Amino acid sequence: MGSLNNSTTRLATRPKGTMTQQVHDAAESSGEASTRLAESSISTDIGFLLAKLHAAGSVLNNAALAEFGLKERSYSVLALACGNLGPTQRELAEFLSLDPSQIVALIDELEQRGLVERKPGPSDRRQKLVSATRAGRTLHTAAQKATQAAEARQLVMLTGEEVASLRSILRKAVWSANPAER
Amino acid sequence: MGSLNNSTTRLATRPKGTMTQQVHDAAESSGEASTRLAESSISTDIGFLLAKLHAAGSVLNNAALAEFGLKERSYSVLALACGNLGPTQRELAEFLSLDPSQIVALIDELEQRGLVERKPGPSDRRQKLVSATRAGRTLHTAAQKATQAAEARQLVMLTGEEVASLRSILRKAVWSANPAER
DNA sequence: ATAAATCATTGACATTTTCAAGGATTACGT
DNA sequence: ACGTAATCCTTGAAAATGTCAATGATTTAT
Repeated sequence: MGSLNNSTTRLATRPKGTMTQQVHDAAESSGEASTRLAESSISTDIGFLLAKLHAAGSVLNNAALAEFGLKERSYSVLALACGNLGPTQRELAEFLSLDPSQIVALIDELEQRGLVERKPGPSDRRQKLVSATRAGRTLHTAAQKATQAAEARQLVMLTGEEVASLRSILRKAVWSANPAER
Repeated sequence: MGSLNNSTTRLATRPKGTMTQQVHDAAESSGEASTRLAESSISTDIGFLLAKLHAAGSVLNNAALAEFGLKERSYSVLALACGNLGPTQRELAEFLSLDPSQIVALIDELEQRGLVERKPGPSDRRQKLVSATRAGRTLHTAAQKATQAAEARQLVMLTGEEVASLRSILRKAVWSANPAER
């Protein structure tokens, strides 16, 4: 199973190399110095592997999104606002597994930047539908390219088939996830 | 790409609807109410899928570990201390992508519970090697069973082949090392 | 021998998570 | 229709985590 978090992680603590070296360090999958410990039993735990790959990916994604003034969270919200599904804030919270109050903060920021807007729900005035403005859509497509490039860079060592397989298995696992809480 | 965290996350919080509604909720699982948003572009991002599966797994793992007084973090450290590789605290920090100071806290706790012990490095007295006590090993094997069961439960909808494939691809992506089973 | 680097540790600080409560609105039971 | 309960968004405060810089002890490099 997994542990690591630090999405916006380290990757800078020590003496440091050049810019490109930093990126490479982050990309080389956190083996950093202790590939030694890879023999441990947890190294085969899917949860652990998920955590590690996720953490490494977050670093790359956040780096790629920085130039747009976005982070993973705000990017995700923006992306969801760009689909034309008119998500409510609660739906965003559920979908992203975030507390509703966190969504408020994220949208406040995006809205102030003129990237998304809140509209009262047509059938229920308590809820607010979040949709992207034109500026938001423009930024999103640019940011999307950046994250897709980051993803590709992170997975260079995998074959196209492996990537496709990974995506498909993950989708299957995610969308039928968790059994019944009880 | 991904966003979500909230390892110890939500997942049952709200008051709930009618009986029939509950059943439906439970059946449509992870998507809680917003499987709707699954059509968004980010739903195919590997980073996003990793984040979501990881988050869901963390909830299950932490729940499974609670009865042993462990969380993902402490379990990971304990597991690494159980392998006989005598990891130093710095190695643990690098391997788990955690700040060294966080490792200190984790080990302090495990040591106070008599599950691990610190020994000065044989060749370098600055470092401390962390190894599990017999009590630690006993607890670890019990906890390991629990997490493996949780993992299995999370992935029931995958075939054995898919799980094997997932594990192997993840390992390759993480260490670009060879799958090698187990 | 001195200086620079590394390790574990501490403590301060910032960010994130997690909760509980509130106003507005809608759904429900009777 | 009326009142109660539930839901949605929002706020703010408390708890947990993440980030960093500084320190003493030790080792490495010059």
